[in-house]
Amino acid sequence: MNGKIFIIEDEPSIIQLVQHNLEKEGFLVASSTNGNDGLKDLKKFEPNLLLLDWMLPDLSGIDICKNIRNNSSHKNLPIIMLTAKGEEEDKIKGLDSGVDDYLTKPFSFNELLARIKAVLRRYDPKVVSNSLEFEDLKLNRFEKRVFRKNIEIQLGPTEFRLLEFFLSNPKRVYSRDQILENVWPNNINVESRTIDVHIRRLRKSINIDKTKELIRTVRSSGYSLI
Amino acid sequence: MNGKIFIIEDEPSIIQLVQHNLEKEGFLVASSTNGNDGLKDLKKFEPNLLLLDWMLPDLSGIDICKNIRNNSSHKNLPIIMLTAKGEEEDKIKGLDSGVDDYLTKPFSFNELLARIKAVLRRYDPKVVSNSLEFEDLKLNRFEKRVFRKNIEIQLGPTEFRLLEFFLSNPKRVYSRDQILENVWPNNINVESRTIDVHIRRLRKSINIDKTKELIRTVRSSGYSLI
DNA sequence: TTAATTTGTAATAAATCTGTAACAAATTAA
DNA sequence: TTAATTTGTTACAGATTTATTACAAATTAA
Repeated sequence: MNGKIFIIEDEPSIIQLVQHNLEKEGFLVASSTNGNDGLKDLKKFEPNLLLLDWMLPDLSGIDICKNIRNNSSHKNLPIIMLTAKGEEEDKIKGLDSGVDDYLTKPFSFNELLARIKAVLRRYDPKVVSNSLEFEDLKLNRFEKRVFRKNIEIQLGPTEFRLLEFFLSNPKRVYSRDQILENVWPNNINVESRTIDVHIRRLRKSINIDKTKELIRTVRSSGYSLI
Repeated sequence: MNGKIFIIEDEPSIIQLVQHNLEKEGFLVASSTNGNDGLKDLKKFEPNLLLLDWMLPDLSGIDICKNIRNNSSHKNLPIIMLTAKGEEEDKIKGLDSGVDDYLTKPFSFNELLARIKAVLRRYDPKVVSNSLEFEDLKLNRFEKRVFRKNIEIQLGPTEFRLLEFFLSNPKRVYSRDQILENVWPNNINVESRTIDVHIRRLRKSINIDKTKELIRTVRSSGYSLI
């Protein structure tokens, strides 16, 4: 796990507990004890998910939620709402709150973790798993290492991102345009033929001693991980 | 899913949210925030479905709807109307509006997706599913693979598109003109006899070891998938 | 700074696909 | 039956797409 989670919650004891356990799980965690600061810090932190308390000293959870959905650059940020029992559960359950899931206090950490993973899996599958595997190929995001048959392979940064992208959806064919969009930084223009060269480099690196070819060329369509 | 969806909606936040999620589902999405631009861009984009806001700054959704149904070359474009609560729901429900379905804001993305799929399944089934099957033949769009009796078959790009087209409507006979129009890129002119050659090539590829012929010749009419 | 690595592009080679023409075979009409 | 029409089959040249290589510019590390 290598996602970033932001917590807005006014009870320090809850923050402590949750933060500590999430960090043990490999998440990067930041938090705020009130809504206004939270909204500010959120933007800097760029989390993959927000844990949001329903009752805060300044803004209500629902206000923050609306604010995020409407104004900020985090329109699609997954949000899990934390509520005390009886706190208008029904309203939150409603589809219109813009919340992805909610949890009633007191909750167990494992319960929370399960919800977090479920939501992230839906939104942002790559965040949930730190290690991507396909056949005898292994890629570790944390450590930025790649192995084939347990033998470590050295890749350049672009080759690494390219392989990471293919591993996020093995077997699916991607056009050069799709590859460009997902692997290269935004607003950068490179010749579409350049991809061929990077594919060649990646192939050369991952096909060690007589292992089979893992990248398939699909003429007039693109490439896929077998 | 690989259809194209066009959105005409004046609230950028809704466009963002919907577009992002639809793209994650595999749709190609374009949008416009007003009616007049929308009508123009629509023609270039050639979508498989239109999401249309009921209240727009310039034209009303109903105007756009009428315009599409009467004047344009997209007479049969499926349309899903988005309305705010209370916005003359009854009028929209009426059959005469020319809308295929409608959704009241606020709505959840999953609800929207379900409606989209339902409408597309009705209109344009091939857009909705990645995998087309007929008897012992299987074609996967994402992976660009074809199997007969679970044995993979290699096809050239044109043969693949040709088979994809036949699979979208098995048993239906298509004339050479129809095949040309649907399988070849627009504005390309090829001899109609060329199709015979491609049919021959496709037949050769998919009829592996004594499996039965799957492409039927209908003399003076065209071809069909049995 | 210098050295090493990485990156994008262009050029050329190799592989594969495409459209057409020509003739054969099958079917229909006269 | 023969002639006319339609489809099947083949081969091939040209077109398109991808692979590979080399190199200079850019970036990063030492």
